[in-house]
Amino acid sequence: MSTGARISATEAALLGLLTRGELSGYDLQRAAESSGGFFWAPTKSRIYAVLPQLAERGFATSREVVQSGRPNKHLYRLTKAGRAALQAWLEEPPVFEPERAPLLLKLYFGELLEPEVLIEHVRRARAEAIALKQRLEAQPARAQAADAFAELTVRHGIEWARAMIRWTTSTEQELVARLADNAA
Amino acid sequence: MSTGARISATEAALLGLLTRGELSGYDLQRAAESSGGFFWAPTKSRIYAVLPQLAERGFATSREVVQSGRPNKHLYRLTKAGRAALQAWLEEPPVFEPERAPLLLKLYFGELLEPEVLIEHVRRARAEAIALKQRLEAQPARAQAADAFAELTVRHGIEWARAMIRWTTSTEQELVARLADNAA
DNA sequence: ACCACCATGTAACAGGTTACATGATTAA
DNA sequence: TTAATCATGTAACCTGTTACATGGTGGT
Repeated sequence: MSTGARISATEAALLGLLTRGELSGYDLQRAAESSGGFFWAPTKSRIYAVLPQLAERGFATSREVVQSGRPNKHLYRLTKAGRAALQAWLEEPPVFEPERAPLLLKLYFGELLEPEVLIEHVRRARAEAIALKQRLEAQPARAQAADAFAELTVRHGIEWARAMIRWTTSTEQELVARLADNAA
Repeated sequence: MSTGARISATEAALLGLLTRGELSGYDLQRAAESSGGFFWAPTKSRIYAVLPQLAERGFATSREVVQSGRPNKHLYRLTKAGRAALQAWLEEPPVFEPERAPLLLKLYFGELLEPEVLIEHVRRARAEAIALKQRLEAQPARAQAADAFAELTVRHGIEWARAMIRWTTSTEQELVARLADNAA
């Protein structure tokens, strides 16, 4: 009867993936990378650190699978307590926070920087946003058929990329215009 | 002649603010909160932890101002080495990373959640995005006149909020439609 | 012959939050 | 008299990254 044990987002992500079956740390890392990788990607070492803690707290059970020629595998399975903790996390209203990107900080202190360097930063961001958008738009069928919710997160990525492209485009123009003005 | 001492984004933000003059930890916190607060906001305790480190590393000097009736003030001033470290940080190409919002994780595991709860999460995010957009749009004159670079970061916030509004709107519609389908 | 995949982890460090602790001044 | 402002910090904790360490299997 553990009433209210809070879990972190990373823990929730792992427990969430465990609803799909018994998985090892290795499996979990790959699952996180491939499926939701673009919006949540815990590192290997974090995963291996967190899993035993989840087991200790009763949110998952682990069993060791003996193997030959490679380290034994630890398979984790979600418990009822784990499922409840996950549920509680999912129901918590998520915190809303605007972005904190280093690029914004550099731009904010733009007067300390040579305009060309700043423009280069913005151009780079724009190029990466375009690449991201194309990558996300290039995988429609799989996500749509298999999992409608995953598709919604992909759309978020696309909208985000679109916003970045718009903003970087107009920002670049403004900076270039300013540069020309100063030269004149 | 410290050639290449790397600094973190928070350190860069503080050094950047120090280019405007001699400031105390208290001043810096308020400056961070008010001016760039929506895209970078270190906590008080972090600031007070970082400042002495900056002084130790030679990036700032500090002098104590004796006061009566309240703790003595420590005023920090940027050094040449600090200015150089800041410059190096500003010139580093910033890392590009798509957002990692807890909302996306909750949505990704949407099938584990009652649709109404999920819809409520999305609605809430939408409301907050609308509020943010209005807040940012409501301060045109000050930013534009005083600091064109600050204005560009504000525009980023507006574009971001706009993207969030679009995405939450369509997502909400989709979830509601799905809910209706299941009921039928 | 070489590389990717499977499979685990540890150690050191970096970055950041929350709560605690103190206390005078000044304006409403 | 109540709250905000000024002004500092410590302690405990949580989260996360990077680098190190090992080594067989299976495909090209």
